[in-house]
Amino acid sequence: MEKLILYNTLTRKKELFVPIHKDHVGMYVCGPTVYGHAHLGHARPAITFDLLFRYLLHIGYKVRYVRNITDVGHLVNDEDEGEDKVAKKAKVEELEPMEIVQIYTNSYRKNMSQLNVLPPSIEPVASGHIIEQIEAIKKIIGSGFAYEKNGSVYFDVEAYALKHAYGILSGRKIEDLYTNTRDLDGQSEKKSGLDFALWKSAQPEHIMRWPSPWGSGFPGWHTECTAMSTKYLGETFDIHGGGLDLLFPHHEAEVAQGMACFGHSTVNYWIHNNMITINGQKMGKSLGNFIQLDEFFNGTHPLLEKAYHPMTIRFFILQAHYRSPLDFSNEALQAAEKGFERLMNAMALLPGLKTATESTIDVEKLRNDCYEALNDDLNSSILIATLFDGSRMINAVNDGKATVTALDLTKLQQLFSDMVNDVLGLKSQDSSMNAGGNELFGQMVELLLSLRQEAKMKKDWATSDQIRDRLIALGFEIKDTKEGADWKLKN
RNA sequence: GGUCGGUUGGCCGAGUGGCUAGGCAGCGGUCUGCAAAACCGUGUACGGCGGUUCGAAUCCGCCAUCGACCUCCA
Repeated sequence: MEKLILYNTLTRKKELFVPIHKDHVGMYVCGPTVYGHAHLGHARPAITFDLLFRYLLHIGYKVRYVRNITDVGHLVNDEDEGEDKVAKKAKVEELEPMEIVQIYTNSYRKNMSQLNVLPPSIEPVASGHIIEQIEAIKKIIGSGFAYEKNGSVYFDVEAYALKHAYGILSGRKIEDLYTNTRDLDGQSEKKSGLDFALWKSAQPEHIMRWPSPWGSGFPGWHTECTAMSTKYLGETFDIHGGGLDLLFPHHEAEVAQGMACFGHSTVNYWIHNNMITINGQKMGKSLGNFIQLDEFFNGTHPLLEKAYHPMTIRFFILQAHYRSPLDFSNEALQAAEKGFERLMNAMALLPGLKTATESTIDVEKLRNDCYEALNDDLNSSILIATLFDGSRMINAVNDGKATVTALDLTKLQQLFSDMVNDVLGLKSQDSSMNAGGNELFGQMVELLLSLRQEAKMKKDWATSDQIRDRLIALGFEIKDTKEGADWKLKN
């Protein structure tokens, strides 16, 4: 088994990954709150942990990957008087909250599939685990770290901090938290501004409500992840992932809740992806500067110069290391698009390469470099650079400037298939036929191109150029190769 | 204000105490009837000022600058 090193936010160090159970990995990642379409920011954690999931599978682990859907309990901010995000959206769109949840869950899954993100092993929803959350809250109350007030239950951070370290994950000191939150605290029912809700009493008009020992209400946002992760992965599991923006308070609360429920920590490796920025600022719903994934795919957002294929988005994200911020721009995206094409072009040459009795290229070193990059905290950036080195080798063999043995070629093909398709999850962009999926349409274009070929044979350049230029004017891309002309629709 | 993290060539983006990251663009070339596409070649950059060192962009200090987080029923 490969020696995988991962950066653990908890220790702020790169650590050798050792799972609790040999050959098995349990991984939990915070999924979306489904009250709107997924945007570019959502793609980053999804792709980051998809890469981790894929690599763990590739090196032989059996992985149980749990990614939740938050459909209740995530409150909007102060300005909206703490409405539930889903409930608020439901009001705006005049739909049942569960219709909102369904619409955006479907949309999210569609986008993830377009990005070639593998579905997780289990995708639990918060509203489907109310009983588990109530049980968890009871345990926390039993351990003395929560209190009930007017039908709501709050986590008692002060009481907890007397026995455990509150803030170990996010690196916050509790004294600092006090000075920073005190003035926000009015005549709240909370004992302290640091306390967070485990269960909220519901107002009569609130639709999403469930009975509980403390009255009718709904769970707090942080509770679902503790309840669902430990339900499916056990009281202690290997990996918990999510965006860096969730580090505090969400994940810190999870650490405390887990400790309060079980008396020990529940997560061994905390892994966080960095944010995608737009003009240097975090892209997010709360800032209103986000671009939806669908808008990227069809090019409709005013900030976009053109439509971008899902694989371009995926490649763009994978070209940066997951712990670095990544800045969006049309220029960067188009560079990614070109680079990705270059990689795919080289890969397409592999099956047709001629073999020789000797290799002048070092496939073994290339292979080692790939694994070294992945093992070093999933350095997809280095991996991709290494694959570009491989592309140059492939092109050199294709041009007759280098040679490869049959055995090495098999290894090289395997390596590219493993790294590009399986681990990075990249696949060739659908070509020509995708323009409506109409076979007849494709045949008509082929017909025109064969007429052009005939004209070329007769050196009738006027006709052949006219066919080419008019097709280009209609939005086609025509590429002449040794085997004939290729075409596709420009996007 | 507090905590943490950035600042790399025209753009994106890795990495490192001394050895070419990579991609895109640009430039030059190969191929081609022309073009496009493709392929090949090409750039010695690391915010500023000090310090440590034989040697720093990489370590330390200060400064500048940018960003993330600092929670809900307020």
